[in-house]
Amino acid sequence: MTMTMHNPPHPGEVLRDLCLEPLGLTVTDAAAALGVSRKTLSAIVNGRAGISPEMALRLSIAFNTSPESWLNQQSQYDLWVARQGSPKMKVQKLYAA
Amino acid sequence: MTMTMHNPPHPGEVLRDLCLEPLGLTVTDAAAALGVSRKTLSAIVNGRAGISPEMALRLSIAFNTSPESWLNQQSQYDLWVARQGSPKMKVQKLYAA
DNA sequence: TAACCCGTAACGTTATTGGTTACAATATGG
DNA sequence: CCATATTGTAACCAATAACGTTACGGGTTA
Repeated sequence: MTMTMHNPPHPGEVLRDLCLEPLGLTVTDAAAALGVSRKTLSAIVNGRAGISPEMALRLSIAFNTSPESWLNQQSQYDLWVARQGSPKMKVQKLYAA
Repeated sequence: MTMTMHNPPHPGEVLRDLCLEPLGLTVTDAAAALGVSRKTLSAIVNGRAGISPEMALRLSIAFNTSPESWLNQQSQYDLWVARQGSPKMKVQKLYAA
């Protein structure tokens, strides 16, 4: 609400809103629990870094979720970004050949 | 039934078996149609490179598929690799806190 | 004031994606 | 048999991403 809404939300936004804030977790504490640096988690929750496969595993362990859910969110976001970035790519259809 | 988990196939394997071979497409021709270099496509179909979001878009256009299907396959593969690489990560559970 | 949290800049390392060019091996067709 | 096509791959390049440490300034709060 407060931030710019993207069509697919950045996974870091979901992480902050649905995981950190409900538990009253600080970025510093969550980073320590996840076993990553404070900078790394900060970049994620501020939308400047994506969820890597290994990070998805860490999140799944820490928050009792599925790693697939995090990577799927990331894929949706990446796909949205890719579509914005290259509105017209030169690709020939091959299924009618 | 299966104690031995089959590793998820590399998306490049699927690409070769389900897209290139059925249509009799060479790597050279498919690369040209996709608008990428021959090396790039060769690396993918030989399992030495992943499907990037932009490549998923190209494949979806060329083969009339969904880009999500390609990225989901890639996620499954990446997740499997990540699990193999780090069998035990130091991550603290936060959902019971 | 002191302690804490946060964002972020400034360095580094490592890995991946993508390109071009070039070469050798193996087809395949005339 | 020979010419061409196809393929994998190596050697270079650049850009980007993830992750780390260290350090700084701004904000909040006890």
